[in-house]
Parts: sequence; structure tokens; C-alpha cells
Amino acid sequence: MRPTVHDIADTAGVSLATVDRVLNDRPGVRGVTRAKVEAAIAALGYVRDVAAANLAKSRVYPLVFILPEGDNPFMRGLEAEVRRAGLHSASERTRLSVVTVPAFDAGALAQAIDGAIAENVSGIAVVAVDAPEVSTAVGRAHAAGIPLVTLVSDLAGSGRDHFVGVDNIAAGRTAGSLMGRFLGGRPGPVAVLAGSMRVRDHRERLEGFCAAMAEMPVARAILPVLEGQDDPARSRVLMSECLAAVPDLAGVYSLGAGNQGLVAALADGERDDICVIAHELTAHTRAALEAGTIDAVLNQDAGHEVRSAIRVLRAKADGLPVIAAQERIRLDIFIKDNLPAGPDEDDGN
Amino acid sequence: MRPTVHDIADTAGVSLATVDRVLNDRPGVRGVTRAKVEAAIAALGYVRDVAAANLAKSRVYPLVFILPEGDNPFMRGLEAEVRRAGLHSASERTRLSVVTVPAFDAGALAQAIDGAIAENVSGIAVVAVDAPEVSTAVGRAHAAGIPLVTLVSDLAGSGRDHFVGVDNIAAGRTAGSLMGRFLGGRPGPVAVLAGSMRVRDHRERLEGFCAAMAEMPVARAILPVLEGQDDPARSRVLMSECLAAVPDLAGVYSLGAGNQGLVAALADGERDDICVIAHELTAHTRAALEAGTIDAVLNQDAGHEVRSAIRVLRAKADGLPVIAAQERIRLDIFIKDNLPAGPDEDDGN
DNA sequence: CTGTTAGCGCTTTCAG
DNA sequence: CTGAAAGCGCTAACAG
Repeated sequence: MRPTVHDIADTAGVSLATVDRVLNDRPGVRGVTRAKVEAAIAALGYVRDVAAANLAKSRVYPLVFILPEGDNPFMRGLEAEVRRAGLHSASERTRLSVVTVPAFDAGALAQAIDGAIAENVSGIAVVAVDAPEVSTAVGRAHAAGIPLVTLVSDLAGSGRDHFVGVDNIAAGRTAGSLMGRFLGGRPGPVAVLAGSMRVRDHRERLEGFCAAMAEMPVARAILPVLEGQDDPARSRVLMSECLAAVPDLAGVYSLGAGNQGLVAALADGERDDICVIAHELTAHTRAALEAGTIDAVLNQDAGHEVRSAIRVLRAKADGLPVIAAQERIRLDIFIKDNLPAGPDEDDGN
Repeated sequence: MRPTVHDIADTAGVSLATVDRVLNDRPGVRGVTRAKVEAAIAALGYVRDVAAANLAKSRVYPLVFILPEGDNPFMRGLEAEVRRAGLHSASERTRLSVVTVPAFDAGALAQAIDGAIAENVSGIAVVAVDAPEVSTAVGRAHAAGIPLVTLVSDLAGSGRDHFVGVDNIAAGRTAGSLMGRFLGGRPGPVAVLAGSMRVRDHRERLEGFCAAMAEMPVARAILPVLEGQDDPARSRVLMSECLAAVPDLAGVYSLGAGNQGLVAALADGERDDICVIAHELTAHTRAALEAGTIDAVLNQDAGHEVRSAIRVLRAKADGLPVIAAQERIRLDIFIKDNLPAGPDEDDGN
């Protein structure tokens, strides 16, 4: 049997309370006593049973996730993952809630953050819009001692405690690298369809993409970015115009959530010869991948992100360190052949 | 506060013990009583606190992992992941151990399985060699009521309770698909380097690869399989001979663990123009990917696999159902640009 | 500064 | 068939 607090108490010749004080290094223990206890801990090779500890301190951690509203499928997927995690929140002693705000709206976002601060939650996760109002609101959370992590899209030089999401420059590079290889020697420029250059993840993806394309053996023109505001109709129009204007278009990099519009435009123009690389595995991108319209999808696992955000916020709330390496979010590459299970099945890993 | 067993007992007008009997559907409860309790459970929306339950039943589950010995880096990585999981085994109430047996040795493997049965462990995870001796040993485990899962490589028509690993046919298809796209119109045959056709995962990968290559727009010859026994020296020799014999070789699919030898042979022959797709992200493949020798690596996350095996074995030992969708292991595609953190850093997801 | 005691939510004897 | 009571490993009052 593994040693317990009782064993420590016995071999150190002190009471349970004292052992507990040392373990959680709370004040009120003499140096000598502390030393005895620490010796016993080391000698017995004690490891704390976290589950039991959580059970005992029946504290709960109310955490709030602030996400953009609207029909962006990735964001709705994120929301679904938060709710799914909420089911397990039981044993994790957390209470999760979701607040949605208009997309790309810095003011509304700042207000939502202030709302969470007012409710005195124990942690905030927010899909950031990179704007000063947001930064100052994040500063207020910090001042109030409430841990805050940015999710998916980061905020430059703010007081956020941690960023949960992929390395978007690397994501862009990956897209560029695949695009270059898939196109090979085929001539023609590539188009880039984004949501908005106001969010940091989109800017970074573009940067990485251009860098990787520039390193390819075959030089290739990259057309000016089309900003579709992650709106299907708008993205479709922009893309259709582009297809009409650039008959020799060879590829499209869709780095935001405009995929539904993109696929529609490609169907309208009957252009299944174009190499398309998109982000986020959703019902739309999955279908397009299976149909051969999209060639590769880069994905960040929403489930992993949500669980990571929860772990980090809890750790911060408890004043525990975050193991950075453990919280890195991977960039998945999907092609038709390695598509995972179904859209609403979860791998829980 | 969430409802507890006490609340159920109160509203159902029974004792804790009875509630517990119903919850874990143990015998010894009258139909009427059971109904009352179930009504209360439903009414209160009770969800069991698994952590507390585990704490109370201080039962531990000894699980044994049987892995091939030798310097196969993927297998050593698997072993490392088992040990890492062992650290957390605390709160999971499991005790993990590892047994290694000579690679591709069905007799030794069968013997190890019998050994575990004799020790009366609560679960066995085994990297299978696809042979009759192994199947019968698996049958004995089944007869003894010991849950057994195959890990990484499956066993045809055996009594294994579950397979933890990737869909290897899909993995082969993915490799073929990428190889076809990367090579584009470039002429020349491709070689296949395997470990042994005696393990099922290698056979399945080959099958998927050939199928995908056959569907490519450009027809391409696939050379006879080279079986390197996952041994660096042997793989190197085979590969070198192949390079010498086939000067216009366009690509290599390494579907086993012979990557060290493969990379050495390519270096010997100064052939960095060949498109190489390999399996499993290890120190060697990572370095070769960064150097540009290998173009893509398909990976199964050893950490995920180990944790999945543990979850499944525990569930089986407890007679609980396994949520298949949750246990599916993804096939990761890595290129130079989306390589994850470091080789010994874990993402724990 | 240190110890005693009563739980957290669940399981498990052992009596009735 | 059902209930009372004791604990799992840890924390948190409250006394000393």
C-alpha cells in the first residue's frame, strides 16, 4: 500500500494537522518540526492522492469561457466541448459556464470580461480580439487576482496568464509547405481567404504561410488577402470574384472560418482542380475533404484546448505551477485518408 | 451543491447501503425499493462522483504491459509512457508493470501471457505477434476472466477484448496518398521497407499503401517488400542494395521501425532527392524530418495508446462498457513544420 | 505552534 | 432484503 498522511504523521511523530500544514506549506510550523515531517515524506516516498485531497476540500471553481457568438462552426464546437467537459466537472470540482459575445467586437468582449470579474469567478478563458480595450480589461482581471487565459487567439503584451492554442505561425508555415508540395511545378498564383486581420491568429497564419511559400523552389504569387469576416455569404462573394478575376488560380489557403462560402464558390465555378488548404475540422470541411474539394485541413483539437484551459486555470487558482510542455496544443493535419471518427464523436484524449 | 447519495437516500426513504446497491446494481434489493431509489436518482439528476467512489473502494488493479524488447525506439517510447502513467497510477488505483519479450517471438509472447495469468493480474495489454500460439494464450486469459487488449498490432480472430492502436489500413492509405501527391508527375518506382510480414500492422499498412497508390492518376511500380526485422543493420543493408539496384528510385515507404538503417543508407548513397515517408516519431525520424531526409512521418501517439489501454482494461475489470468512439487512436501526420515540442516532452492530452 | 475531531461522497462489512 | 457504522486519504475548523 502506498504511504498516507497517517504514515508520515507516525514516522515523524506529529499529528495529521501538522503533516497537512507542511504538505500544503501553510504557516505555523516550527522549522525543526517541518524538517522532521519533510524527512518522513522523503523517506517514505510519499505522493499525495489528489483525488482524496479534492474530495476533502469541497471547494468548487467557477470558470467562465467567453466565446464569439454566431454560426462559426469551430467556435460552436469549442462551446460543445466546454459543455462536454462540464459533465465531468463533477470530479474536477469545477463549474463551467459559457458567455458569448459578438465576433470581432472588442468592446463587447471587454464588457464580458468585466462581467466575469464582477461575478468573482475563479478563472476566465477568452477567445481574444487583439485590441486595447480588451488588454485593459485583461489587466483588470489580473488586478483582481483572477487567472485569465487566452484561447485560440492570443492578445499581444497583455497580462494574460497563459495562451491555450496552436503556434499559428507554424500553422501557416505548415499550410504553405503543404501547398507548395501539392502544387509542385504547376503554375498559377494562390489566394488567401481570411476572417479578419484584427485577430492575431489570422495575422500569424498569413505570416507563416507567406514565409513558407517564399522558401519553395518554385516562386509563386500570393494574391492580396480576402477578408470574409468569417461570414459564409461574404466569403462566397469574395471568392467567386477572385475565381472570375484570376482564371489560372492554382490554390487557396483558407485560414479563417469562411470555408462554407469557399466551398460554395468553388462549386459555383466548378473548380475542383484548385488545391485548397483550410483550417479546422468541421462538418463542412470534413465533407469537402471527403469530396476532394479541400485537399488538407489543419486542425486544433477543441477538446484538448478546453481541457488544457481548465487545467491551467485550476492550477493558477490553486497557485500551482503549469507544466508548459504538457499544455502545448498540437496542430493536426488531416487528409481524406486519416480523417478521425465522426464529427460528434469525441476521442477524449 | 450537487446531489449526493445521502440526498437520494433521504428522498427515497431508504438507507445509504440500499442506494449503493442500486447504483452499482448489486443483488439484494426488492423491485419496489429499487424503483423508489431509481426515481429519486432521476428526480435529483444524480451523477456519481467517481473520484470519491474510487477512494472508498481502495481496490487496486495490477495491469501488465507485454512489449517487445530490443532497441526499437517506438517500443521503448511506449515503455516510457507506461512508466510515466505509473506515476499517476496513484489516483487511478492501478499498479502498472512492464514485461519485455524478444521481438517477433510468438512462443515467448505466449509464455509471458501465461505468466501474467498465473500472477492473476486484473488486466493485460500486449503488442501482438499474429500467430496461433499467441491466440491460444489469449484464449486462456479470456477463460481465466482476465481482460486483455492488443496494443499497436492486433491479433486476428482471437478472444482479445479490444484493440488499442491506429487503423493500419488507413495509415497505409495515408502514406500512399501523400507519397502520390508529393511525387506528382515525377517518374520512378517506390520501395517499401518493413519489419516483418508476421505482424499484422505491417501487413495492413502495406495493403493500404498499395491500394492508395493504385488510385493515383500516375501509375507507379511498387518494388517487392524489404523485410528488415526492425533491425538497423539489416535494414541498412537491404536499403543500400535497393538503392544500388534501382537508380531511378523515386520514393521509399518505411512502414516498420527500420528508420535508422534507412536514413543511414540514404546518407551513404547521398540520395536526398528521394521522397521518404516513415512511421513513428522518434529521435531518429524527428532528426531526419528536420534535416529534410524524411518528408513526412505518420505517428501513433504512444501516450494516448497507453492511457487508452489503461482506461479500457479498468473498465473491463469493473465490468463497465467501453465508449468505443472515445478510445479511437488518431493517426498523426507530421512534416517539418508541425513537429511538436521536444522528444521527451509530453503533451499529456 | 501543535493536536483533536469531524467530515468530503462513496463503499463495505456486519448486524438485523 | 435492509440498515448502521466504519472507513478510504485528505483538509479544515477549533481547541489547547
